[in-house]
Amino acid sequence: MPGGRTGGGRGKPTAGDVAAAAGYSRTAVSFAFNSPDQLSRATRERILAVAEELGYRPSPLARMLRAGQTRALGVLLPQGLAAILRNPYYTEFLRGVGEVCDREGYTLLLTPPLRESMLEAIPYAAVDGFVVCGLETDRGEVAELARHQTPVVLVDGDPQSDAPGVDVDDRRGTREAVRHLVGLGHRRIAVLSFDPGPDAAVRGYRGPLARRLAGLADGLAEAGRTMADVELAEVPISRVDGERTVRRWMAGPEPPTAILALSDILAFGALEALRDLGVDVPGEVSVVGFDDLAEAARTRPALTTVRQDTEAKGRTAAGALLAAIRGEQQPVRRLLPTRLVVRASTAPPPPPGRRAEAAARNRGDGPSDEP
Amino acid sequence: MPGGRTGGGRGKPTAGDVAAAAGYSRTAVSFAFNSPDQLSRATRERILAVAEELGYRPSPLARMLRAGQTRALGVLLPQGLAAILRNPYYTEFLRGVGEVCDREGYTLLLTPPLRESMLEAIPYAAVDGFVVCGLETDRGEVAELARHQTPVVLVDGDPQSDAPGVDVDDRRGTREAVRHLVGLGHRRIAVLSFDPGPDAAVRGYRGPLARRLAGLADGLAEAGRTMADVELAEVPISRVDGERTVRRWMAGPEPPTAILALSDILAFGALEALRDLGVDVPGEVSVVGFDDLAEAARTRPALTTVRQDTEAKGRTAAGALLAAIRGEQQPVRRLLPTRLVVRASTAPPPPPGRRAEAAARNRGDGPSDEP
DNA sequence: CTGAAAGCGCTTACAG
DNA sequence: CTGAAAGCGCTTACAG
Repeated sequence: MPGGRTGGGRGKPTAGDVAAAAGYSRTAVSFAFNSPDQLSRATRERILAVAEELGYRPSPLARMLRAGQTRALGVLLPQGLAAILRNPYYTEFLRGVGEVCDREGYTLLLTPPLRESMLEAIPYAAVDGFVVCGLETDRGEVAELARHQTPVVLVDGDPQSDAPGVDVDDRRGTREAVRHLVGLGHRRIAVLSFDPGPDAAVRGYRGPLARRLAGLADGLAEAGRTMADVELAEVPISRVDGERTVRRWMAGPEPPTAILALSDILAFGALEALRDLGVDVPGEVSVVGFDDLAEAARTRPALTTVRQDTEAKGRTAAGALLAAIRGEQQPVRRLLPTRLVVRASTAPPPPPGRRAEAAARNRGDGPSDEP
Repeated sequence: MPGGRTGGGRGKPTAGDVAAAAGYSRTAVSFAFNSPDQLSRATRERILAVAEELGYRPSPLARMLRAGQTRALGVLLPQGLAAILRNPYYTEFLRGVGEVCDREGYTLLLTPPLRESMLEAIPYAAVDGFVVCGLETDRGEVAELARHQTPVVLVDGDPQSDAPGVDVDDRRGTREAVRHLVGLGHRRIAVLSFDPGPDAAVRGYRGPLARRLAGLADGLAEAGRTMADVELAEVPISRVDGERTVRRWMAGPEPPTAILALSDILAFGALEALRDLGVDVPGEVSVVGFDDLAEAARTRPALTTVRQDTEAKGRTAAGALLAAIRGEQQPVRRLLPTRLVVRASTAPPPPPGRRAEAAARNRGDGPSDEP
């Protein structure tokens, strides 16, 4: 490192350096910054001038250690930062958290997993508490988390956990979506589901996915059907994966008349595939999403989807965390509502004749977006 | 606060508490966590067990203070968190920063202004350095920033600053956009510009806006025209503001045949207004944006726009910051390229006859999106 | 109005 | 393999 870090010269100046240079004690330096009225004006100004000249700033770290608080809220994320910031769901969620931070004067620390583990990242985060997103692993982890004395609020977690948390009624929302489709007369429904966590095989589905799948089963049961009656694909949550899967379905022998996507992003991909294929939505195929991201109202046709107020979820979680930090203990589990928003992407299935015709036409490949 | 914080019992346990409970020194406790091979297996396991039982975790703050680093990158933002996270430009930018954080194992601290001031927020952020976004105020602030010993990289700043920074060639990009429009034959061009900072009146335009405006002037000059020949509106960067302004223009006596938006978000609003009004794009009116946000490729018609690689900007800024933190001093100013991406929203203006016709028709009001 | 001292919680040479 | 001691940089009673 160039310039070394010898005794009095290089390196960040400390309160001691300023005190020495100005001819006062470190106490005085501290007062100049924190309790101006403890000092004579002349003294304070002299100190501040010297501090300015030396480029001195009280170390935030030392201050925080002393104060016992950071005025930062942490968000423990289930994926890398780049992936999170590519996902509009998280952008909306973080916006809700951000509103609370803005109002309360907190900063926001985004903490991705360390060595694949969300929990390992904790010791590297200087925050007053964590909003923990989508921790879908063993309950043991949650319990461990709760025991460490840092306040936490769980979001999109496991329903059976006892830690304070915020979730939405995924199950009810999905059930309503299925009802809507069944009510319109659809019988060939395909479900665009998303990848469960890595250990789903061992532990079964968890969190929101488990609840959405339960809602799907509920809705089918009401119509006297089962999961065996629907085609279901599990793909990563991305536009292209939604698109690709729908293309495959539409090229198959018996394409669906309705597509239920368990995430709007997947639904956007579906819409794109159908448009490229020249399939009329909702005339030939209906599409339903989940989340009601901002874009859902702007697609053509506008997307019918299950609305959850993601921003409110973030706001609620951050609010609960702040309450916990302040010791206004209220370790509640909140369940925010969902509701089906019917827009323009759903309609009754086409009559059988027209359907066969369309299927034949759809053997070809649509053009891709860019030249 | 419930439960008080008496001597040995309540409150977060420290290494001392664990040492006492386990019957070892604090050194041993520290070794158990940081240098496992310094301890006999039995000792280490005993200590870890006690720590687990007490819910002890080494304090991140104390560790950071000791280590002299936080392994966190700060982003100093010009607006509140909620506003930032509503702006896709920042989402893309932060994604670039996030990629570097992911790769290097850093966390990301989002720091909004404190009491209206970006600089005031600095002492409350425990980070190893800052990416400073859109600091458009007095150069004095930048100089002050640079003097404090924290590494910084300026983004979207003032061109004349001497601090290390990353910017894009806004001027050239805008010039090309104007050229494109003029080349197509447009003479009635309206410019959707955005709000300058609060003190623009005193200090003149700064940063990217100044450069884009300069590029606009360049382009017009090439065609033998001046700023006086274009209609220009300054509005906040939001869809609705873009929409509203374009509606007003289209209802006027001589609506433009081309709209140049200095930000894609404004262009999206413009496109919405025109669709609602039943105005054909690009048949009747051409639209050009700036930024090339992801959505620009997905609008109908797809947006012609000046591309800047915002994600790369974030990546470059974070990379430069990291280099500065590591003392690989390279206080360079980088200028990333821009380039016009011609898509489907631009075409020659309609012949005069058709234009008058359209203008008459556009007196009415289009329907709004939601019922 | 100002200074010496303790302590926030940790880590790491250093000596045993 | 383990302990006593110093120090990261700050703030705040406490005494003058």
